[in-house]
Amino acid sequence: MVEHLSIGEIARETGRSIHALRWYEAQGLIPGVTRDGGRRRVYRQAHVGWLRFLGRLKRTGMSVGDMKAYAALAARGGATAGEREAMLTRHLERVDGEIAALAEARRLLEVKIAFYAEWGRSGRRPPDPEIPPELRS
Amino acid sequence: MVEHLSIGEIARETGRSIHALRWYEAQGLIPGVTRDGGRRRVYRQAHVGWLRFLGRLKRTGMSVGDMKAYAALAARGGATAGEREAMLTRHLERVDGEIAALAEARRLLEVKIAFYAEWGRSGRRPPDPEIPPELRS
DNA sequence: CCTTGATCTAGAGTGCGCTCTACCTTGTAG
DNA sequence: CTACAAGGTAGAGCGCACTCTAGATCAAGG
Repeated sequence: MVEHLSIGEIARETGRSIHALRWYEAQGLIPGVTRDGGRRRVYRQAHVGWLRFLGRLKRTGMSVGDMKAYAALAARGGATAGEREAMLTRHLERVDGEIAALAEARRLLEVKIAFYAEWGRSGRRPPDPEIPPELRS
Repeated sequence: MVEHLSIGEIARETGRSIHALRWYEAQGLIPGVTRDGGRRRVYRQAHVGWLRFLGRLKRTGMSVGDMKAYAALAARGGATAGEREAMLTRHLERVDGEIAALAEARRLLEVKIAFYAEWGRSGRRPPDPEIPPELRS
């Protein structure tokens, strides 16, 4: 197990570009990156897990600013565990709201698709309150 | 029922800014907007429904480019109904993928929250493969 | 030495989806 | 006639999250 990784290695392992990793670090998202004799970045194996976690936060729509706040708390150690839990809990609620909104929009999309299906089936345009008359042939 | 609306009125009814409406139109998202004697935009009541529909497409992550393509099909009339149905069906599949990805990320978020809850309950940090050692106090 | 490949820093550029500014025209009321 | 609100156009600017460029440096191999 290679404990120390170069930026190129961790880029490959986490699917990020080298540029993105440097940018993340500049934004304060990656605490604990050290340097070798030649001022090159040295990552630890644990950073792979951290970056995957950041990826999850990102996929759930967390902003870079919020991730930075979370990283700053994490860098301050165990004393901030409660705050981090609260942050994630608030974020989870936002995610639940997003999922609900997406599900609702999805439902309405299905209604529209059903409208087109009925049109194709019957050969006659069913009533639809959404398409302006000038968009109908 | 007021059939004709000014840009200010439709902005109020649809929750868009006047600027955004003009920009949408410039992007080709709002076919069928006419002008009055003074070159002012005239919207029809049906445009309210159309804008709400665009809002749903947007909330599900559809790009302006795809909305433009959809609007162009709609403007060509009933002959394109099949293509529109296909577009929406493909988009619905993308939305399902998004919802699934969000649900999965949400699940992992819950695992992390449970980790913090256990930490708080036991007073001892449970094992966690994601936080780099230098982020632990 | 010299070259090669990886990395470094600072900063410019990109794509998306608006948002805002500047300045001009139009319709209505006093 | 004047004032004023609403609307018009063209185009610059913005926030986000990267992405890329330019030019310097460094370690290892021939």
